[in-house]
Amino acid sequence: MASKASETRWELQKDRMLRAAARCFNEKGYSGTSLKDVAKRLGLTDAALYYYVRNKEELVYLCYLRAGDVGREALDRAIAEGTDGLDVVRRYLRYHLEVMTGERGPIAIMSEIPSLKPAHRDEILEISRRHSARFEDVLEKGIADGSIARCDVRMTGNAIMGSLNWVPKWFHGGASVADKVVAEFPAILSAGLDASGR
Amino acid sequence: MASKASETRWELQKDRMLRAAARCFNEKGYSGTSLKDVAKRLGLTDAALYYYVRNKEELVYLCYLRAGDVGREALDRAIAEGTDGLDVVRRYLRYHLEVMTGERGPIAIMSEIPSLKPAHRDEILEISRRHSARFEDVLEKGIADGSIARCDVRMTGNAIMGSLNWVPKWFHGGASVADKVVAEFPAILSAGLDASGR
DNA sequence: CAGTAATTTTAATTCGGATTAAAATAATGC
DNA sequence: GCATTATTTTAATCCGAATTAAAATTACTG
Repeated sequence: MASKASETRWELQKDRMLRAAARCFNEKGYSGTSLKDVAKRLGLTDAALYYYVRNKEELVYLCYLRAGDVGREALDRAIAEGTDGLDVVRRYLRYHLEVMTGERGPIAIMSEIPSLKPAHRDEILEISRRHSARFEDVLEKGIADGSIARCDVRMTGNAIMGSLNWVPKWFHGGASVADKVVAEFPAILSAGLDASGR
Repeated sequence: MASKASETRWELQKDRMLRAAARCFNEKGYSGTSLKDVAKRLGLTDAALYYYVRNKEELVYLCYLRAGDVGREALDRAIAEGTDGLDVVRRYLRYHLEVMTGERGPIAIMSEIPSLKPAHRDEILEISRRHSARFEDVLEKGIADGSIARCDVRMTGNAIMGSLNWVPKWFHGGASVADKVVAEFPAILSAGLDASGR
């Protein structure tokens, strides 16, 4: 491997690029964003992106990989810190939303998984499935420990994840809105789960 | 206007086309579906689609218009039939999901609004905003009539709509799954709203 | 059945954005 | 400052999917 110093600059630029790409894809749609659009946002020329990525497909793939990482990390942290199932759910939502609406954002909406090349598509789908499975697991545990009311965990998971996945569709920056999202969403999405008061 | 008979055949075919397009867009992604893909599903040739639509942009536009109609009709019916705010919400969710997962489906996910031409984009956005506003109105009314617990209606609306909008992303047919979605989702998404038991 | 309109196909053409290659510039180590 | 490597640009090229035009087929109508 090359020296860490040389990797650093490259990795930093690449990361900027992925964030720029995610923002473009979310705001202008996939087909509506050309590599030139992404490059322009970085003060670069479209051809320069090829120094960081093989092609546009790989750019999308990396955006989705990044989105996957963010979700997994949020869930990891929530599971590590949460006291019971319901608490884990609420923490997960908060942590994930903090990243989505914060500095490290935006996170790409996974609208174009099918147009990834097979190997990439399968990998992203696998990551996505694993994440859902882990979340459903948290729901199960919550039901077992009595913090979460009995429910269909598969459908409940779908409902909550859908809501979360859609956030980048309407949230386009603004610190005050971000605060509101982080403050309100976890409660809204977990209100139906609470086993107390039933 | 032309005779209703001649319109009928054309309209029927066009409607088939829109449903085929919606399915393609949802399953293969926007950039992943060519007009040939849509045509193939209809047993036609790509060029034949131009008899029904000016270009691909218009095809997308019409899919979104259709999605808007379906949502509006579901909400209309729910408002007409519901007894109080919470009841309207539940009915709306059920009616909308019935169509999304039923015969008239699938409904296109609005992932590519930004790549519509300005006039179309503005129209779809307006429809979308109006729908959200009407839904938030229902929430307000529900809070006023005591059926819905006090909440941030904007964020609650975003949360519920997001969840709903995401359904076509993971639901790809199957009558038994459709039944389950229709049976479970309204309760899941409205569980947090219920003012009783607080 | 003849004639006309509706619908679809065949066979090009077009076009914009992705991609590539080579050259230019900027950064780094010595 | 010099040589080497890293990064970006300029200037083509490429390619596939959208689109078009004309011809062929199919469906109606009287």
